[in-house]
Amino acid sequence: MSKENTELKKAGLKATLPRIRILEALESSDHNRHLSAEEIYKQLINSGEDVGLATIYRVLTQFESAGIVIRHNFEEGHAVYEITPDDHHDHMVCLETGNVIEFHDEIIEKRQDEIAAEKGYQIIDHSMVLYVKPNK
Amino acid sequence: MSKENTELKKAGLKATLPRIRILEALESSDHNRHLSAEEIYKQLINSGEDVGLATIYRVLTQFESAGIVIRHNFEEGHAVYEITPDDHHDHMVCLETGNVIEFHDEIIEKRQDEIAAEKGYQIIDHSMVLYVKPNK
DNA sequence: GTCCTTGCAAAGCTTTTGCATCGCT
DNA sequence: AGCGATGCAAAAGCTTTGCAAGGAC
Repeated sequence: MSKENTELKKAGLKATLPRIRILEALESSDHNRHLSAEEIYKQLINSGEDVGLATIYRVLTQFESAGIVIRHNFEEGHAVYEITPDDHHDHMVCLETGNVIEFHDEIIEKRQDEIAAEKGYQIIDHSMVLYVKPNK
Repeated sequence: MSKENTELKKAGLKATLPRIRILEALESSDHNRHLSAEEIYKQLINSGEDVGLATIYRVLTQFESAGIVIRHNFEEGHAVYEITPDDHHDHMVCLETGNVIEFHDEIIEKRQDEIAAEKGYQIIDHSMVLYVKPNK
């Protein structure tokens, strides 16, 4: 039984072909880890799969509920998805090279919790992106 | 000459009625300073203004280019706009009520600079949004 | 066999655009 | 008067949904 198959079962989802293919597409894109529904769709069609765009959206929504993927709403006009990383991290984007540096900082994480608590809230999720340039 | 009128001229925009009304709507919403195009539209219609939704969108886009407003893409399915604040702050969005709470924290700001510096970068801009729920 | 899943098409929503008219300067 | 701005309606782009057919267990 494949790795994808197991992952789906674990999430309580039937291991159907479209789901396996979508999971594979997301896992194999090591370099550009953030894919849109449209990108996944085109990739599968080009691979000869017979799949509908609606299915991609439905499956991605299920994956998100199951915690398999994370959905990002960058300012691009469409959502992108990435396999949920094992370790939480935030992103630093270099405005000159486009490089994405991942980082994790406990001081900030802790402070965020404190700030939310001060206002009477608890954090469900957060997004933090630093836009940077190299030091000369 | 009104304050809004001056602000528009300074941005190189003709001081038309719709623009003035939109600016007023944004400035007068002290409490919930983050308005969507639709909210501004309804507000103006209810005030008896004869305005089109398309105009709201066009004007907001112009305002953003002129630096008069900042556009935020929170995870709500629509963009919200706020008058460009004099002082920097970040946002906390309540997932239950849609409320937006502003906050500013020096510890986090300082830490962000340090993290960027550690990697050999300097921060040009950043976005941080905490998605929260009320504590029971 | 049963129930979940899929593909297709149509609908929904937010946002943008074409165009004739209107209004600021 | 001139030219940008507006309102309306239609279109565009992303995403969701209804439904009948197909597939997993």
